[in-house]
Amino acid sequence: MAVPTDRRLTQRGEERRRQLVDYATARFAENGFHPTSVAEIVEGLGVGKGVFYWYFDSKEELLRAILSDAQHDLRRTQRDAIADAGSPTERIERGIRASIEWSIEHRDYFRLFQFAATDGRFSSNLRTGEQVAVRDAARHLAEAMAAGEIAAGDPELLSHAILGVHTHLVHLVHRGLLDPTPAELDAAVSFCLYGLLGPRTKG
Amino acid sequence: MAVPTDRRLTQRGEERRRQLVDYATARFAENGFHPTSVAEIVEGLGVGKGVFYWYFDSKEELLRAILSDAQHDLRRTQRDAIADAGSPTERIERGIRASIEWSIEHRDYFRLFQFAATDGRFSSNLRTGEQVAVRDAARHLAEAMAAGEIAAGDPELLSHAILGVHTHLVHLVHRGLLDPTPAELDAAVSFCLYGLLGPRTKG
DNA sequence: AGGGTAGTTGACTGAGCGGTCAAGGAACGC
DNA sequence: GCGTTCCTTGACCGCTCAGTCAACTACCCT
Repeated sequence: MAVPTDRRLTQRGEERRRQLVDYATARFAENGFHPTSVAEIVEGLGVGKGVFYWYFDSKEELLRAILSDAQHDLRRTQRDAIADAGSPTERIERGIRASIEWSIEHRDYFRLFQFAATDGRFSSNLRTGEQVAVRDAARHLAEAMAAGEIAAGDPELLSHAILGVHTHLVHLVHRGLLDPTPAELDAAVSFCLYGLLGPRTKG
Repeated sequence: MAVPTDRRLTQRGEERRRQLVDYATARFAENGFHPTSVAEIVEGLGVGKGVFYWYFDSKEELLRAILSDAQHDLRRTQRDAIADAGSPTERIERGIRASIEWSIEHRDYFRLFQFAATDGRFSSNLRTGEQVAVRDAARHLAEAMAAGEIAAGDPELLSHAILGVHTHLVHLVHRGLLDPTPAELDAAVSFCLYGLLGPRTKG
């Protein structure tokens, strides 16, 4: 009945699970979570329905697994991006760029994040990850403030503001309303950085 | 079968329709569009199922009507807010503030916008309204640029960036992670304005 | 009063849903 | 070859869903 969390999968099993996750990710992102049925997923892969329930307890659990995978992937990408940055400000800028690029590349994940944020059944799964990322960014902002690189302010609030810009612009790119050219990305990053910079006596 | 678009409603009819719209808005926002059934709506109001289909062709059409109402309300609020502003920059600032305040006040509408943006069946309904609002804001930005009040840049891109900040911060307020105090709003508006201001030789 | 229209009822339909399960096949260690 | 575990099948279950409709009531106009 319940799928044990520690089930040992053979290679065949791993591959099948991957297929399910990948195909479901694409369908959920394209057609929406609720409108996509389990029947549609297994039929799309040409397998029996029991296969689905061999690997997952429910459709909900599958989405949670997808979201978790995506969050870990994003986080790893961010960590790698800021690893060899010198100053706090540089870490912030690289973090912003890496997040935007990842979100553009992983369109399906991004859409699922957007959906999950609107559904009480899944939004809690996002919060932890978002909180970690925001706290992280806020730490860099606080350092930059201490170093006098940017204006003083609430680091978490500003992190969220940046996240808002990032999210919305990626949305535009996915909708085809914005070409993700270096110039456009620079403009977005610049908006954020000058927003952080705040009032200055000299620039 | 189909509800005529020009059906004459008596006062009683208008009130019933209002009840349906209001109750459905609350349920859709709270529980999600797909998980909320027509049965749940009519039972919540203590009426028969036929009532629903007397006023609306489908659950989808009802959501579309709600979204349309909400967009018109927001737009009216924005227009009123910037009516008596002197400079382009002041119009921008008042527009931002009015949008944030409206979104905080109309939590249900805001959540439905968020959901609709993730669902291909409804996102087209939002686009027109968003485009109008963005074009409008972009016009003020262009004027401000021409007047030398802010740095040159792509007005539409910057409008979207502001919209992104607005959206994300309102989200935070609704999640209880941010108190919408004047100071917090000022910080958000300031982030946007300095982002717009961009590089300056003097401030 | 009476006739028309606006509004209402709730049982009903047919389809589709998420999820189950007994049975059977494939891979692997022995 | 044989037993065990891993995996797969697809008919099936109970239920809920969006949407229908014939019969009915409330209201308004004359």
